[in-house]
Formats: sequence, structure tokens, C-alpha cells
Amino acid sequence: MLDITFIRENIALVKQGMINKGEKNSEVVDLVLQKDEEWRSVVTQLDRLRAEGNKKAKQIGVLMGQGKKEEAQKLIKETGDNKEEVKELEAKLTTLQAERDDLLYQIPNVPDESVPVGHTEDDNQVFKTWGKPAKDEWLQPHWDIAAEKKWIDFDRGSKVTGAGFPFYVGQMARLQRALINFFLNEAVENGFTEIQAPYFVNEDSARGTGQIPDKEDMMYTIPRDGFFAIPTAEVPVTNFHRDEILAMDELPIYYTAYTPCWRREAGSYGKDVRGLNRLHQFDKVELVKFVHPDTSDSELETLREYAESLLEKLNLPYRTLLMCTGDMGFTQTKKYDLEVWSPGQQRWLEVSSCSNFGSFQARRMQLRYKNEKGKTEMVHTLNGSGLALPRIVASILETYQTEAGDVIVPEVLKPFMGSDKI
RNA sequence: GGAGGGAUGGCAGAGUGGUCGAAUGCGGCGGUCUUGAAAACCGUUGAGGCUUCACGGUCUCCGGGGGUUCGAAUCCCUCUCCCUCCGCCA
Repeated sequence: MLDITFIRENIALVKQGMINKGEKNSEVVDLVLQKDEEWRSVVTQLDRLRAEGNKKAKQIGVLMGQGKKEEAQKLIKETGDNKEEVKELEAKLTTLQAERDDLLYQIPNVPDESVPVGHTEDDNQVFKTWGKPAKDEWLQPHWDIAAEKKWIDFDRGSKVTGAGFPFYVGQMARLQRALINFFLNEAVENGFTEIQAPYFVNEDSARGTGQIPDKEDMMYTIPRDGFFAIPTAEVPVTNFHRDEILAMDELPIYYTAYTPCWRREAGSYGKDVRGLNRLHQFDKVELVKFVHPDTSDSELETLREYAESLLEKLNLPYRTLLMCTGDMGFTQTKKYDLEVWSPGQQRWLEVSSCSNFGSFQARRMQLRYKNEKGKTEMVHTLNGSGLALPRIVASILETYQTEAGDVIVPEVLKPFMGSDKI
């Protein structure tokens, strides 16, 4: 969420940000300010009353200590009416605060000024392209290759769990393990600390990174225990430092974590869900950064460059998109998407999303640091995929297939695969 | 799953109804001393809100939530987490 003081001082900016992100109800900005004013006036009233009550209670204490019971009794009688009023105001304050926060949660993060204004994916800017997308006639989509070699078993996955939960068999399972190892090793060599995280999180964590209330429907739930199956490692890893105040010399902090990810993906259909394009369970190596506010802009660029380097090492053609305001999401100030080329489908597939959240997540999580002057301030958080596996697997199968029907192992994965062919 | 014991400031650890937001020690920061450092000594040192140009004033927070009371870190209820023992177990 945004800082209410920031909103108060930047009304036009926040509203314009909402409009640019495609949020229609920018009048919530006015509503939240109105609520906030009401809230503050009640706080002032309540504080004054409580101060009075505290003073009397203290006096009573002193009198009791001196054994002046009658005088104390007299004072006790006086406190009665005050009490009722305090209770009333407290209830009012709680309500106002809930209403204010509710509105506050509806206001998205303000896009960075370098982000192109636009409404649909057509307005995203191609920031970079790398490699030459293969276009040969004979190229097959990965689902045909995988079926032929019995590498991925979608049918048994459906039987055992449901659609979108495939089995990976034999060399395909090994290829996934190879990718996970490759990605983790690379991340660690680039200064990220490896973390193994819980696969379920509680409600506070889901709220901390903004899945609740914004994207609640994307997650699988374990109602009996109040847990959510993580849709990305971002959730547990970013919440790792929730409710903490970090020392400035601890920053920046870089983490990487491999986890499975679960997403309900309600409403998806058609070519988007074919093969490995969109699954309910998939594997991903995630990257998370906690940084000083002054550095988050440059940290986003190095995060993007790192993610790009993985695709380059795998020798997979890709392009990087700078997402426009309308296509970037609620919590981000700026976001890049990396899309790998799928020769068998002749289309781009998103394999990484690198985002700067500014202090938006940190404020929800009360994740702060002590700055130069000893004042506590919100840190900035960033994250990116490094990388998501299924579409990489798809792209490898399609890119590294030969006309003879083999699939060659990418050079950097050979040490992990123990063979030249899959 | 059963029985019992806990949760206090960065850490350790007092505090069982009344000037307690909290003793004391350690750590941190500043200073004195020193060529420098250490030791010693002195001072300082939680977070957040409201208000104020500022000085300041004031409120809230002793795991979370609720209650009793004029007054709660202290009493009651409840939840969560941790520890010990038993059971089960990868």
C-alpha cells in the first residue's frame, strides 16, 4: 500500500497513476483522504479524553498510596462518564481505520515515470531482442516431441490430480532437475543467498506481498489450517523479513529460492494452456532483492540483466518487454517481462518477470531499515524469475530438436545431464 | 495427539494491580582520559500515531485478540508460537 502522507501530498500523481494503470475508480483517492481526515479528528479527540482519564487514574493512585481513601473514592466516581465516551470513540476509530485501510488497499502503486503509458499488451515496448528466432517448417511443438518420447505424461497427471499437473518422466525429469541446479548455481555465483522456503504460507504473508486482497483467487487454499499454497516463492521469501527493522549495512540483501508454484489459473483456455504453456503446478527459481530506496532503479536493471544472461547461456532467443502502465500490475512501479522464443509454436512465451515494488510491499509488511540519520524507513523490494521452468523446457525441446528427431542438450546443462542428447 | 512450563526493549533478565515504557547487566552510540587503542568513568540508546513552523505536548504498544478495573506487563478468557515429557513418525 501507499503511504497516506504521500497520497495527501501527491493527490494528482496518485490519481493519474491509477488512471494510467487502468483503474477506473480514482475517486477512492478522495474517499481515502476524507476518511483519513475523519480518522485523525477522532484520534485527537480520543487522545485528549484518554489523557484526562490517565491523569485521574494517576491521582487516584497517589491518594491511595497516601491512605486518603475518601478523596480517592470521590475521584473514582468522576471517571465514570468519561469511560463511556472513550469506548464509543474507540469503536468509531476502529471502524474508521478499517474503512480507511480498505480504501488504501484499493490504490495501486504509482508507475515510475520511465514506464510507457498504455492500456493493453500492445502498448508494451520491446526493450531488447536477442538471438534469431527459428522459423523452419519442420519444427514441432514441444507437446508432440514430449508425447512421442513419452517424456511428459499429461493424461496420468490428469488421472492422479487434474489437468495442469503433468508427470515428467525419465530424461525430462532429469532435465528439470538440471535446470533447477543450473539456475540456483548461477544465482549463488552472482551473489544471491540460496533459501529453501515453506510451500504454504499464512494469511499475513499472502497479504504482505499483495496476493490478498488483490489476487486471492489465483491461490490454492488449505482452509482447515488457514494456509495458501504459494503461487511463487516471492511470497515466503519476501515475507522472510516481514515486521523487521534491518540495519543499513545489511542492505542490499539478495535471495534465491527454488520452489514449485501453484496457481489456479481460473478462466484460462485455448492455446494458452496447451502443453507446458500454462500449468497449475510448475517449478521456478525465484530471485528477491531487499534494497536501499536510492538504489532500487538500478537494482531492477541488474536483476533484468541477470535474468537475460540465463537465456543467453542457454542460447535461447528471447526478447525483453518494458511493460506499459496498463499491463504491469497493481503493486509494481516498473516491470520487465522476458519472453523466450518457442519455435514449435512460433510465438513468444513469458519466462521471467522482473519487478520493482518500491516501498509498496515493504509498507504492507512493515519491513524497514535504519537510514543514515538513524530514522526508520521502508526498504524497497524487487523480484524476478530466474527462471520459470516449463516454458524454458518447452523452448529447449523445440529449439534444440533436430530434423532427425533428436533433442540436443544445451551446452551449459551437459554437466548436469550426463549426456549430449536428452 | 496427551500432560506441564513459558513468551518483557538488539540480547540476557527483573518486575504479580497504582508516578513502569519498564530495574539491572551486556551490546550500540557520543564524550572524558590517551600519541592511538584498550581499560575506566560520564552521558545516551525501542517502535508507531496524532498535534506543532519549531520547542514541545499527548496517545498506543511488555507474543496476538478480547475482558475485569478509576488504573493491567501484572488478574480472567481465547488464539498463536516456543520449551520439557509421553505417544506417533519421514
